[in-house]
Amino acid sequence: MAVDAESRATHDDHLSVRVWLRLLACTKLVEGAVAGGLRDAFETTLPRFDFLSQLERSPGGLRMTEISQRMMVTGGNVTRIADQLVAEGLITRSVAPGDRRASIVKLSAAGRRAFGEMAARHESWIVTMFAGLSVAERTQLHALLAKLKRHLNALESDRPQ
Amino acid sequence: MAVDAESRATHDDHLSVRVWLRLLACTKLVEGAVAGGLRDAFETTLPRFDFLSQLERSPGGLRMTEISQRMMVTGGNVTRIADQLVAEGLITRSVAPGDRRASIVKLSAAGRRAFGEMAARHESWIVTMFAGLSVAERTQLHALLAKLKRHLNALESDRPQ
DNA sequence: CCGATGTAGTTTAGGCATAAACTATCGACG
DNA sequence: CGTCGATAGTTTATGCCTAAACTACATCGG
Repeated sequence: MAVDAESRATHDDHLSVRVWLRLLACTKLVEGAVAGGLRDAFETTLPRFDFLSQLERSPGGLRMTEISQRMMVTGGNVTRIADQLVAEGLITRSVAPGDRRASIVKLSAAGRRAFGEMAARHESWIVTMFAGLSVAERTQLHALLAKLKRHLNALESDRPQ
Repeated sequence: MAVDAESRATHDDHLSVRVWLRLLACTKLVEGAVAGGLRDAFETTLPRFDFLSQLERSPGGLRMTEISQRMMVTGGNVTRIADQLVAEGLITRSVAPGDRRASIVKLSAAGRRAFGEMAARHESWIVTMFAGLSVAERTQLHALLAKLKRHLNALESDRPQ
């Protein structure tokens, strides 16, 4: 039986708040399961996996700032994670041509191999966890979240400063 | 223009993975905005707010373990947060009658007052952020997430051990 | 009554997150 | 050119998170 915050929402709470609590609960459940899987199967963490995943999508490599935006975290983080991944030999770091402030990180061969294994397992976990919804329902959820996200990004960019 | 991980998902990624990335992106956007608001308006944090929120729903007080389950965090956390809230005078801690291992935490009068102000602002932020969806859409999203959550909890409890 | 087992809570070690201060470099403008 | 504001990245201080070890207490079977 569920005992988390979302389950305890009372009837008079506003609809938006109830949706938010449910959204948060689902995200935490999935995130926790993925983090556990990565730890048990690969002794790695979600941020490290996410970092490699961004690089996989950009074969030419990425700047630190680009990675931090895509991971939705602040800059200090990617520095630390990049340090670890360089030490583990999964990525390489080089000075950006034409801008000595910037560095370009890229997957190494070992990194590409390691990420490939992780990504396959990761996808299978996600598929299992979302198998409770039909394809039509997943499509519907995808569309609703798209609309929500557009609105959130609009609020963000409208904000003074 | 959006540059986060979810926006970069490529066409051949599995539908479930795309839904998951979008779910995660939306949650992070809302969570970040709420955390920022609590910091700017009340100099507090989301976990502290969440802790008080659980107590508000349970006027008789709660055990530490109950709170950690409802907050979906491990026990070590609630010890630390409870310490802070006791120091700030927002909650009280007492030994549970009939079980000297357990403690019961309860909102103080000051805590109830402080939480009331925060909760009102919190709800207004959430309402603004979910105003991009119509009532029908929010209801639909609520239902889809309910189904997803049921499935996730079922997976969790089926797991060996 | 007593020892084995389980439960409530705390402590510790380590990772990720932020904000803010800092270094180095770039680029534009007088 | 040289200065000055912006940008790329790192460092630091602080807080939340987990897992695992630990203390104290409860409970149950013999």
